[in-house]
Amino acid sequence: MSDKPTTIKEIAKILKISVSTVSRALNDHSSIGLTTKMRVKKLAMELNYEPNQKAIQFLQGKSHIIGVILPELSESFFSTAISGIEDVAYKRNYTVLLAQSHDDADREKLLVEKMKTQRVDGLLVSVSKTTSTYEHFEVFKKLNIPVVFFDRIPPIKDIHYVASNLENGTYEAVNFLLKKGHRTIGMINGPTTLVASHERKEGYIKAMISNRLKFDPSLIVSCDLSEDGTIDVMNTMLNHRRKPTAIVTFNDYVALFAMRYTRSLELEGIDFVSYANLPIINYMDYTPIASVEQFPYKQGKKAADILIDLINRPKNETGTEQAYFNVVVESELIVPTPK
Amino acid sequence: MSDKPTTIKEIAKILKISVSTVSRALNDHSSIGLTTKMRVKKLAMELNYEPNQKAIQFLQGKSHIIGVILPELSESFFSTAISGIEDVAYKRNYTVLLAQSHDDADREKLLVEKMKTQRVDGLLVSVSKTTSTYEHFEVFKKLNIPVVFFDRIPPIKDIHYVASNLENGTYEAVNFLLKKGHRTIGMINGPTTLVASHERKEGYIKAMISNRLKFDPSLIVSCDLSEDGTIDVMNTMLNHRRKPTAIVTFNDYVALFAMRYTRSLELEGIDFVSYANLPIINYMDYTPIASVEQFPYKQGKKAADILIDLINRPKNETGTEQAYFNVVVESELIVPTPK
DNA sequence: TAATTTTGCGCAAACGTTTGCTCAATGGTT
DNA sequence: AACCATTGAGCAAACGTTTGCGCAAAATTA
Repeated sequence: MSDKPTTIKEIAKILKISVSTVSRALNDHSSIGLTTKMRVKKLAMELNYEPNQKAIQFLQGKSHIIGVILPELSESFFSTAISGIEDVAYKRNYTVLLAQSHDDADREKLLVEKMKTQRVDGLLVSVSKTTSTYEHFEVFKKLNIPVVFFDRIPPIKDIHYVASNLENGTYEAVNFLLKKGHRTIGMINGPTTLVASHERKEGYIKAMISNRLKFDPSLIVSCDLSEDGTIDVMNTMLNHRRKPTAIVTFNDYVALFAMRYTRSLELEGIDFVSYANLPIINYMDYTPIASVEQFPYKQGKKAADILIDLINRPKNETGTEQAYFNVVVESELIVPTPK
Repeated sequence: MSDKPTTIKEIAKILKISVSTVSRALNDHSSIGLTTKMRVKKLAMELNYEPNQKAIQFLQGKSHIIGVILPELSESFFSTAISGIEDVAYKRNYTVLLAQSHDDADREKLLVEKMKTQRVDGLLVSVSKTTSTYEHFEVFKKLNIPVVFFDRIPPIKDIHYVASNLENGTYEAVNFLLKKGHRTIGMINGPTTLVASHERKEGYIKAMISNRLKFDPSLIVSCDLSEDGTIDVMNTMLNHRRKPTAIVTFNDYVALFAMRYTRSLELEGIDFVSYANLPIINYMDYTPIASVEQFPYKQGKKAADILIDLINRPKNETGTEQAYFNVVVESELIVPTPK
């Protein structure tokens, strides 16, 4: 039927009124009479009129699109986070342009370029593991396009970000194990370069101290998070003069490796606590007895909200100091209630 | 520094030439002299000129954005598929507007609306489980925006789609079990309403027949795919007069439930074959001995390629019959090589 | 040298919508 | 009767870019 979509012009012509009147009528402008409004709206309906967004975007310089760059959707943290982002975007009438860096810094850089040429209204980024320079984000500042980082945030100043703090959750985790009677608690931590490793360690220490226990640094070992690496550090743990009766692992994968290994040695009775990464964990035979939750959905939501706020904030008066949003989502220990 | 982005006009003014010359120079049009081209490009560089995509999109009526609506990113099938989609889009200079229906038909309908108002150049859809009407996709036909369905395709005529055929893979799976010496092979199938269930059954039957074995329909049971449902049908299986020595399950979750149940009964020696859904399966203690792979990445890739081809096909001459792409990606049995 | 082709560039329209300004007609107030 | 405020609607510019057409100057041919 209709080859080309209806335009405002056609409506104007049919009704023998001007385009501006039609435009105002459709937008419920106060200076248009009720009868005219009705006539316009009725015809618009009949002709299946849809405003040409491309024209509007062009005119107003807004796309109502936010770009999202993250490492890997197959990591459940991110696929959950994107749901939070998407839901907020949806509610606030934005749409989500998605791209994965696959933890490749070069690809990330290209994606940032693409987002720029698409002229997204704002950008949400969780940086790739291999990213070490951050100049490619500078352009956005010049273009006055806000960028909000989440979860994996770059170690630089003057950025907006939302991230989780694992100290709290880890504190609760260790505390929980202590309350359960454990006195020798091991921790399989990640590479010391990661902020996340540091936070875990701090939480651990804090818990020990607040329980008036001595902190034994040799009970915290770092690990490359591979299966072989996990087995190595498990051996270290198990041969420790104080063999741990409970272990906090860096993530669910490590927990799985470690638990499998202890079972293969027919060791029983070591309690594991991990960090929530894998949804599948609920379906498994052997699982950690508790998990530190990082609330990816909430993080995504928060980050998107901040970004859209930034997009819509009143034009920053020149001279005024820019304020940066730095939001920390606290982690929390979740102990499954046995059914 | 630069408050507003540089435009082609400014370049023209500075160089005292017309905007059309600048435009053509930047696009390497043949009718512009080399020296002029160089001058323009040099200045464009210096001024950090970026073409205003919104203007171009508006002018050409193309957004170079494809919409993708799928049920759940946290299902690994989809998060893998989107990678395929994204990679193709990336290569062919499109970007991906993403939205999840969360298997809610109403939400899906709204998302389709949104994609329409955003005027995507094309739409890729895997329909939600609860979707039962399909009129909301009709609008796109009128707007001449191509729609390609993938994996979960609606049971209607005259659509483009990419889907996998599980018959082949199932045939191979059953054949594999027969070659291993099994003679009584059970199948935990899904609801009979699903096309996928039908394909599995056909593959099963085909394998039996081609091995000159009698097909016993009572060895195929359908299941609601929940854990309780799985246990129910497992009981049926195990009490069958011919107790199966191998079982083909509808998906990895069902396989996990079933395997856990047999272990709880301290039954040994039943071989399981499943369909590849869960990446985590590789990390587990007890896994199916083989898997039917559905190649989500490939499916996503193919679907995106078809969509973009459709977007760029020459205008369909009126009167010419429309051709529909119906692509089937064959499934395949993967037997892990033990290390 | 005159006629013709090629080369290089400018003019202006077009895309669909919004919006500041203008202006006529109406109604109400002195 | 003269004046002012209000209401309702139109004119035209603007957003940045592409592109068909036209036209002059330069290069080629006869």
